[in-house]
Amino acid sequence: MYCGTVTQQRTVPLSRRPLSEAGADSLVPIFAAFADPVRLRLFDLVRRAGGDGICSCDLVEPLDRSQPTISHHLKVLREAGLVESRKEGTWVWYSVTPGATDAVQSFFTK
Amino acid sequence: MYCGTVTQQRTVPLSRRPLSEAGADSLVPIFAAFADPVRLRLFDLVRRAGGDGICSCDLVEPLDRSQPTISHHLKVLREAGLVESRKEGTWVWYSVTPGATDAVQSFFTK
DNA sequence: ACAATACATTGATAATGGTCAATGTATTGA
DNA sequence: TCAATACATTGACCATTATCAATGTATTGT
Repeated sequence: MYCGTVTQQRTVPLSRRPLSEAGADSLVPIFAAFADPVRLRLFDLVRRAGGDGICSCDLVEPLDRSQPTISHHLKVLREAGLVESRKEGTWVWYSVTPGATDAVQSFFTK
Repeated sequence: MYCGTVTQQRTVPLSRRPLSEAGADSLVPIFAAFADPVRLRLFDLVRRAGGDGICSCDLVEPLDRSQPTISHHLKVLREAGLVESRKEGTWVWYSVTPGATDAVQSFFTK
């Protein structure tokens, strides 16, 4: 299936200018957030939960880590801008930040 | 522009089963390799060089790091399967491993 | 007010990682 | 053979990080 107009370019076009130091520095926290198996699976679980999100209390058991450890990893994901948290009574609901991975994805496709 | 047949699904369909521990462990080295500004820019420089690759000697100056440091980072990228090296006389040419980032990209789109 | 629950923070420990000087190993050219 | 170049490896140092026990802070239900 073909649906665009193409003149002449590489399959994966690269942007003209090399990745700057600042550009790299902005991507590193996101890659670093994903560079841990617990956080990778945490993000996956949150992503699967969809719009309403998932309660923090349901993330401890499936990952077989202590509550403080999960709390720490969720903080890293939050500070990297990958997930958002919403407090509801005693519980905290986590959901994926919309467009959170756009920057990383465009690093691979631009 | 619209060019596919869609019945009913999310914009970005998720695979059915949660990310396993093994699945996460296989992705972590790749994310970890990108979780450093020097390696990110190294990979970008190698990627821009195209098919023939780029000589290691041309990677030290633009990144403002010592030769051993660059050598170390190239090793990390190599062991993560992101770049390949080809020796030619005194020089070593680095190029991007074909399909190197497929696994990471599908983590975001599946 | 009190006990129980959910979550965050602190402090400590062990492991990992980025960096460079020094050194080692090929390879090239004279 | 010798000097120069390109690259890798070693060893050391310092910073960061993953983990958990203990503790702190809200919130809920009784």
